[in-house]
Amino acid sequence: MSSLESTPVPAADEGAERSNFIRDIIIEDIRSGKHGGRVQTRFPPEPNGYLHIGHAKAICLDFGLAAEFGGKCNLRLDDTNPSKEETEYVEAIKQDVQWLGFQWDGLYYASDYFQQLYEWAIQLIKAGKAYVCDLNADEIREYRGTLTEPGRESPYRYRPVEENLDLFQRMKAGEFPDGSRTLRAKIDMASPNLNFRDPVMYRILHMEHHRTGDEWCIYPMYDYAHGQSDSIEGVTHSICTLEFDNNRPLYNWFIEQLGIFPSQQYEFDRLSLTYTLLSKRKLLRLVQEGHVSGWDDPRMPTISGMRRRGYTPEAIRNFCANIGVSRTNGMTQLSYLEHFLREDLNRHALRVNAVLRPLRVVIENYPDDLVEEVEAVNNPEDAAAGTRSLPFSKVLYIEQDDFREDPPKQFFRLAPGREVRLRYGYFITCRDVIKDGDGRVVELRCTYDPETRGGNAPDGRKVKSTIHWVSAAHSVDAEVRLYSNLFSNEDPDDVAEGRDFLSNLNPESLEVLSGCKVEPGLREAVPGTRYQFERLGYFCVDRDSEPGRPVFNRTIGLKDTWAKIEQKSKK
RNA sequence: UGGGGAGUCGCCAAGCGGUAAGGCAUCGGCCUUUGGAGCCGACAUUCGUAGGUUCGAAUCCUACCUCCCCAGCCA
Repeated sequence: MSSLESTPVPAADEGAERSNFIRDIIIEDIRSGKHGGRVQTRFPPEPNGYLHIGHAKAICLDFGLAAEFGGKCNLRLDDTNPSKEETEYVEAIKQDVQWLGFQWDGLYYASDYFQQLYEWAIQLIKAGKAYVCDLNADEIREYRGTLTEPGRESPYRYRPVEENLDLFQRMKAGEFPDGSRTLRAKIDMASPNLNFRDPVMYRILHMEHHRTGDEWCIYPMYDYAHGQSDSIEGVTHSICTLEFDNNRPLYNWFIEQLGIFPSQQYEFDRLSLTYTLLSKRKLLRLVQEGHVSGWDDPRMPTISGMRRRGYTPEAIRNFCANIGVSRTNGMTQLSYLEHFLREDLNRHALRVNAVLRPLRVVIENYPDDLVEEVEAVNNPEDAAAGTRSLPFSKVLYIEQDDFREDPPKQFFRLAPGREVRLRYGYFITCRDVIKDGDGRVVELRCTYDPETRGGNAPDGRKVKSTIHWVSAAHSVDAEVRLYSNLFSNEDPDDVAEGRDFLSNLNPESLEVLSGCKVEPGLREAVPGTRYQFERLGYFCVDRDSEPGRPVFNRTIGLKDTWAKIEQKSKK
């Protein structure tokens, strides 16, 4: 399983699609012959940051619905604000969408439409529907009124058309400084919907744009650009998140005034996940202030971070297909995402042996120089994955956690005098415990039963536990990075008065282990490959690996019944 | 407070006038050469609250309560 592959999205007819209200609307529109039965959507990210799991939900919806109904879905970068947008983000967005398994029909930019948008603005000015306003930002806010009081009309609201035309052209020509004027739609300063109180259509920004360079110094606002961009492309179902509900009337207003193709907007609830922050602004802060190593830090909820962590596109897609699409503001539990991760990894990840915290075991009655090969199953969930052989010898490493000198009730693993099975190896019995000067257990002296090769006793006796191991002489040293939630609070934004989300950062979200011992086949592990370390969890080879010295990221642990029992007994 | 959205099990979510799907989590049991996986079982007399209409209401009506969004020249 390489992380570089882009797995294909299953065909739409594979099983019953889970329905949702937007899908129902589309089915009804097709039935009634709206737009000739044509379905077109679009995924319109602003290239001002990396895509995250919340975007994945939108991507699955936008591309998924188009695919299911034989329609098109464009990727459109909503680049109307040069102060925040960069090419780096554009490239990352494209890569992430494809990695998730989707391919856009058209690749467009809102900036492709700047000229058309400009001409339409002139049309609206001529129709008396837009005017150049000289109020500054503070004044515009004052004139807008409040939630309960109507606004006041700008003193420039009734400028003659000719003067508006002249001023707007000069705005475009660069005659005025940033912030000195705006072009506004002339709608209704008393509207209960604040978006209708003469919204700004264009602002002056003398700034280099990542695609248009210095061609423009006036840039359209979201409300003026988005609906028309949809319309130009022929988008039939423009799907966005709930907070744009208030913008829909304005979206429709521009389209109606211009008399262009009537794209329609539908809103769904944005994803919220426990222990996770999904605000690009805040994620940017984590990156810029160095709380994480970058946008693809494996603790980040970004697509690139999850990819590096070891998530699969299938797991993310399955999650998105199952969380549902509604209009309720909920909080999905992280454990639900993790369920789909484990489900996919369990089916596909190859099993290997790795010891994170090694404890030396010497098998006293095993020949000094003998090395046997034992056969191990690569994936019990998939017979086609085959088997491999593992070297077995006198000196091994086992997990420190798999031995207790004074075993508590229900602890079935190794303890003095107790016999356990080494997976695919032999039964061993602990005969002696060797400690260092500080009383720490540093080595176990054991004996093995030669009759139990492969893991079964001919006399039929049973052991309560099977543990994993690695042959000391053949093992490879590795670094393993253990991750846990980036935030210790279920809601990272739930903070004490005067504090911000950074105060909820989990100081133990990253633990780096070195001197881990992995089986020999992992010596040249390929970055991006995902494995299950038996009895421990799923791990993904990090790009920091070097030949002979692999680095693994723990994607997620296996469900741990013993840990649960231990937790309970502590309470 | 004006406007807009939303309230069904701990979480997500079906349901759209005929008597509460499913998944996650949780708890039991079986099975097991991963305390993994798998399998079996338990888990809302009740749908924000209070009234009303109806033979019958989560679904219709009324009022109230709670939460989210909007006062960027961000998207």
